[in-house]
Amino acid sequence: MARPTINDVATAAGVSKGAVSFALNDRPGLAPGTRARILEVAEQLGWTPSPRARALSVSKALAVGLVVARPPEVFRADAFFPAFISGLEVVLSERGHALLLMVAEHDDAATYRRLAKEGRVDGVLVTDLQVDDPRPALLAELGLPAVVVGPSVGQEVPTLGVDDGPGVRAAVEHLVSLGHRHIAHVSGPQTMVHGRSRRTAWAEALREAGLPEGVCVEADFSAESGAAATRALLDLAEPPTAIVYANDLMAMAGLSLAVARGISVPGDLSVTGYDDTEIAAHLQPSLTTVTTDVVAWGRAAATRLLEMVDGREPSPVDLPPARLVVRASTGPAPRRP
Amino acid sequence: MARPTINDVATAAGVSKGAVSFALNDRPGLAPGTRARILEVAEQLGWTPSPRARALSVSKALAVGLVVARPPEVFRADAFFPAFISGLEVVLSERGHALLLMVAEHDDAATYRRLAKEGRVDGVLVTDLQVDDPRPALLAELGLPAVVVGPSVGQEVPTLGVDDGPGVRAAVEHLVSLGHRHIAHVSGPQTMVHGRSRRTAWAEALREAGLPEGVCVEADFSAESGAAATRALLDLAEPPTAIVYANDLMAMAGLSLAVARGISVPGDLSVTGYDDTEIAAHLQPSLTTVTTDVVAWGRAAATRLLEMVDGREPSPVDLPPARLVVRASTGPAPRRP
DNA sequence: CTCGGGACCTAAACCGGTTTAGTCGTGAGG
DNA sequence: CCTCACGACTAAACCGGTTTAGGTCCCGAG
Repeated sequence: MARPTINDVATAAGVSKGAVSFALNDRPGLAPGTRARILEVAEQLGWTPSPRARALSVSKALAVGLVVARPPEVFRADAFFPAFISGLEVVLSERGHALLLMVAEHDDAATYRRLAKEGRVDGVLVTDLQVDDPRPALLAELGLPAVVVGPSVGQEVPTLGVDDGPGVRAAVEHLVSLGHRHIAHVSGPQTMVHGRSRRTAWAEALREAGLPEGVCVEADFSAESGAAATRALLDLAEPPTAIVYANDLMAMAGLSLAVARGISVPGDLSVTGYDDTEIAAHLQPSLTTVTTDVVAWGRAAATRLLEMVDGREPSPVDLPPARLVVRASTGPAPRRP
Repeated sequence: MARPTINDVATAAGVSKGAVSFALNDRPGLAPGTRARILEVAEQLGWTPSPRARALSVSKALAVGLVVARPPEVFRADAFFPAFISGLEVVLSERGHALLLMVAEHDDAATYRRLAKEGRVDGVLVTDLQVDDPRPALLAELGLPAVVVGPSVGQEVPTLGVDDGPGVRAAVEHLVSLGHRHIAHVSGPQTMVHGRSRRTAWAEALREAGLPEGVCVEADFSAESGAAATRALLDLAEPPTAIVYANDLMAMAGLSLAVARGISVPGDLSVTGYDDTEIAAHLQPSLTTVTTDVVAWGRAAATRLLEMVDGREPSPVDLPPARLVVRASTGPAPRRP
């Protein structure tokens, strides 16, 4: 038997389909008895409105989009998306919205344009914001509600997310308290907001601790680049005694490289990561890193986006801050000869 | 200015909207000149048909669903999905289909039911097939086209994917050629098809090599469980000289555990993984593992699903087989005292 | 000259909802 | 007693496409 339509319900309940629609969306103008009867019939027939038809008539897509603007290799390695998506889904599905996922390799402007033009989504989530990213302006121009996900530092664009500064700062302070004075940083691309904010936090924390400016090598969040950056740091005339990495993947690659060179971690070198990947706790030595509740973050982002789509007041979000998890990859600074 | 509709195009071209529809879907019955004129006007107005309206009238969703049936923690750690999704997207987007992602924690039957009932998707991709998985039957009952993604071993249900057997077998053969005779396996859950197929391949390869039955410890693909399984193996009276892990995550955890115990890898113990995670190549020692072209896999799955949705003949798929990547975590078997 | 039959195109129904305009009956107010 | 307002509901338009059932017009054959 085919899915029942609103007409079937109307006929069965002996009313017009308008009445059924009224009952469903509980709008005023129906006698309580009638409303109850309609709902009962609907229940009994197992009818739920077709999102397709509804989407057409209310001119909404009942879906939001997430454009992954990373090249597949990077997307692949990242611990962020799966957890984030889990969080999104919780909120979206209970509100009857679907999550559309798109992967845009390069020229993602076209993807956003198409999304808006085809009307497949009511709003989008923007991740991996670049410095001077053209997308917020583009989306504003397209009139597509958007929530920019990420740290909120130094952006004109309002963003939603967990600031990574405190986590990175905590890592530096932790190292300082262990006696480290040469704390280097392997950063993400400085073209990306979260690459820049982590670097800034590291630099500031050093300054606050009264230490001289540290060495920073820019990498791109990949294992490969993390290893290369570490190599550069270890080859310095005066190598650092601690390295703060902008993510776990680079930290793990760096840690392995150091070990391969016969450098003891944390005996000779301390390292910290960012993300708290599942494997981080099981490495040898286990990785000191920064953890955030990404699932909660996803929930908050979805909630906010739906509010924007419905034109409601944005409710304040309260996300637990990033937190340093101290493990075995950090230890007292070695005595310098 | 609002999006132009088919009516605007029809008026501008001086024809009926039916004609515009004919031109768009190039159906016969239009004079070549008229067709060209209509398309030109459409082009000029920047009109593309609304997927919403089209979905309603052709009774199709123009979208396919991917239900991630893993608990978030597992989803999070997996290297498979991002690459797979990238592959799907390539095919789907060029065919005008969207990818709907849903996360189902436990009773995913409800999710599939809802998906089918609401008509939000024309078909679904089923991953992480369990042994005696109820989903294929459920989907058949719901009449929802589905492509089951995974190794095709011993299943009545037709599946699409790269067999993991050859990769695992290659790993065992590689170890055998290095002189290993005690090759253990840390498997995935035996309730899952790919947990079982990898284990079977391992066992068969041992038999083919004329070796006695090996020890297998069942784990669940998580780092935690991989470490625990490794601990159990190392505590045996006669520990193995090599361990074949069912995925990289467990292999990495196991490798780290061994190193922490002062066991040399690959001196005393060789280990292999499966997945070729990005970090695998950068560990110390780097991990010998099995790699598959997951992106191609995604493309093939999407292609097949769209064929099913359109009721066309399934075209044969030809995926590159899984391939062993030999790195530094495997070496000659140690001489037994 | 008439009739049959394509070729080409239009009008209208349809998909399944939402929403607006309007109808009907009833009770209160004048 | 008549009107008016209001509550409860229905009919119909509408969202933007696709598709089917005609309706012209022109041509060639009988």
